[in-house]
Amino acid sequence: MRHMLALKYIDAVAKAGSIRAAAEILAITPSALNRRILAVEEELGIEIFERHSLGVRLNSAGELFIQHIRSQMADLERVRSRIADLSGVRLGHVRIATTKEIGANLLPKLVQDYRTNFPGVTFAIETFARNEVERQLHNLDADIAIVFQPLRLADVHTLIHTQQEIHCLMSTAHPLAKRSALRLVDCLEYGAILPPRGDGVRELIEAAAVRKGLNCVPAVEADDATLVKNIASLNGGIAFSYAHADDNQGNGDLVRIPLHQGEVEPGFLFVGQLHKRTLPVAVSKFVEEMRKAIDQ
Amino acid sequence: MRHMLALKYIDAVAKAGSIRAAAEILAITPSALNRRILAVEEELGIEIFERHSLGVRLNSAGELFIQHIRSQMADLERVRSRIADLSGVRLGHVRIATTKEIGANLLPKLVQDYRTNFPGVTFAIETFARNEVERQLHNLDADIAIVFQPLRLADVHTLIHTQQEIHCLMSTAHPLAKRSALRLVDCLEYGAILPPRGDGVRELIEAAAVRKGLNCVPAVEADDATLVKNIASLNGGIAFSYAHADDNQGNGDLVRIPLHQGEVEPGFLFVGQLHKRTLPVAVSKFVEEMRKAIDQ
DNA sequence: GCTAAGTGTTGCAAAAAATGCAACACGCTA
DNA sequence: TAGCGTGTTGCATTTTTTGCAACACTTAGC
Repeated sequence: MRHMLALKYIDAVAKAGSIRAAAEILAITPSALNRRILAVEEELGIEIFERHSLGVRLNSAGELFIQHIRSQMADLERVRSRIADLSGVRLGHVRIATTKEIGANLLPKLVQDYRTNFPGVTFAIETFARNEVERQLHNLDADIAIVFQPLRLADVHTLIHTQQEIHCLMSTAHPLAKRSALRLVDCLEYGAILPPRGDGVRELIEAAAVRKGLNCVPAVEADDATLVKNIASLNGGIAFSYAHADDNQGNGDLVRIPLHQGEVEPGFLFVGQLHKRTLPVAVSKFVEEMRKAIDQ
Repeated sequence: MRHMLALKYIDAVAKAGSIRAAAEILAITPSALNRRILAVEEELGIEIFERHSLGVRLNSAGELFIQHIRSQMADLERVRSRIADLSGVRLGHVRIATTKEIGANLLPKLVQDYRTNFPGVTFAIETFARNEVERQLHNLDADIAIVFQPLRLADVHTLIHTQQEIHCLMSTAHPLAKRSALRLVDCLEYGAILPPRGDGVRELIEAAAVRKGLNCVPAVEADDATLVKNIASLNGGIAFSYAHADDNQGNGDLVRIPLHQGEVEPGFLFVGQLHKRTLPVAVSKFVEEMRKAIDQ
């Protein structure tokens, strides 16, 4: 490491106890080595070696300075080792910009699974209104964006584009709980628990209801995922969520049933990055794992 | 600090978020600055900055490296501050080679007094046989040597050369305790507490006894200073010590009385250093303080 | 006391590294 | 599309580092 050459030289002289002996080891001339030491002593404004006929010896200032040198060398090795880890997958930081619904329903499980395998990787997940998400990429404040509508900005490159079916979530005691697939008309009849207008799931359900001529009035309108699940498990109605949403909340009172094919159009999940940017290893790996999980 | 220039450059770029802006601040060309960054990145084997049209930004590796840089810069400032303290008296280390008797009897009080004023100064006191003490100077393992015989080696320079009278130490209840000065014959009659043969004080007492035709047989022969004092305070006899020996042991049962002028020849204390060696500031100051204490 | 061998240090020339100048490449905005 | 801001590169110049040869000092042996 050229930038630490002077420090490396001083360490070698301290160890050898002689400028000439150290110069042999370092394969440079004693003259050059002596000058480097004199230069650092001049920078520090004090001598760090006592000169004797049989060699040199660190003085008190030199003892302090050598500690600093060795500490810096050790710290640099540690940093280099951690930097090498970044080139692998063991260490890293993943910054995600997404919408509230995805943040609440889809990401927790994915992130948890990933961190089980790579505990050295940290995540920052920030939620925004849909039209703000891509701007985070542009501003370099996020590594990837995850949304339900197609990515629009010209400098955003799509990494993942996949369907997301809508599933029903209800109490095991619900009359429809034993069916293998449901119809939207039945769900609305027994009372639907829907997220607020503007939510992707709400839009898909409403579009299907219009298409089928059904009156889509929610029995309960709730945003918070935990609240939604608690209401459903108390047999308060049928909630809707994405096929890959997190349902590992230790909630054994809930059952998940798909709608019949074609009942509700699926949503599309998009994952994107800033065009031409090379993603850190950990981010790339996370995207890869996300794709696998979603493809199952 | 030239030897940390590359690190200083990287810190400036990270702060400015732009190579050109940082070059302005550093008063060098963007070209030179860019090359220094590229050089360090090559040394590390990984990029530490992401390049964008609006400037640069640290990547994960860069975040790790900048922490290292800032930590080392802070540490260097700390070390420089401590080095500056060495040029004053506040900080330092004093290495003393001496004999056992001086180590036990003379130095504790001197060192304690000095450290009361300069608590940042540390001491290493090592005791040797008389003929080994000066070799420690020669080997650079001690800053000063303190002995009772003249310094002999050609490369040892005498710093202090002073007489050390012998005083008597006894219980306040001793029959001779009220006298202002004592005679050796009386001391021997009441029982003398002497150190082992070979000790400087023992030799001076025995020489005087021979000169006066007195039979010098110790009532008690003891080496340990604390033991000697305890025996004396229990009225077990009269002990002898140097005028400047440490008697601040909270021992109010003891009184110190000088011998009559000429009763016992005084000892001579010598303090020396290696010829032509510049002593660290703290060592010089300690010698100065020692001289003052002894001259009183 | 002198010589040889070992040490650190210095004058000066040569080599290497750092820097500046000018231009290029790229992205963004009006 | 042109202009502006950014980072980067070829090449010349400057600065720093290094090597060569000699000097200065100390120590040990004769």
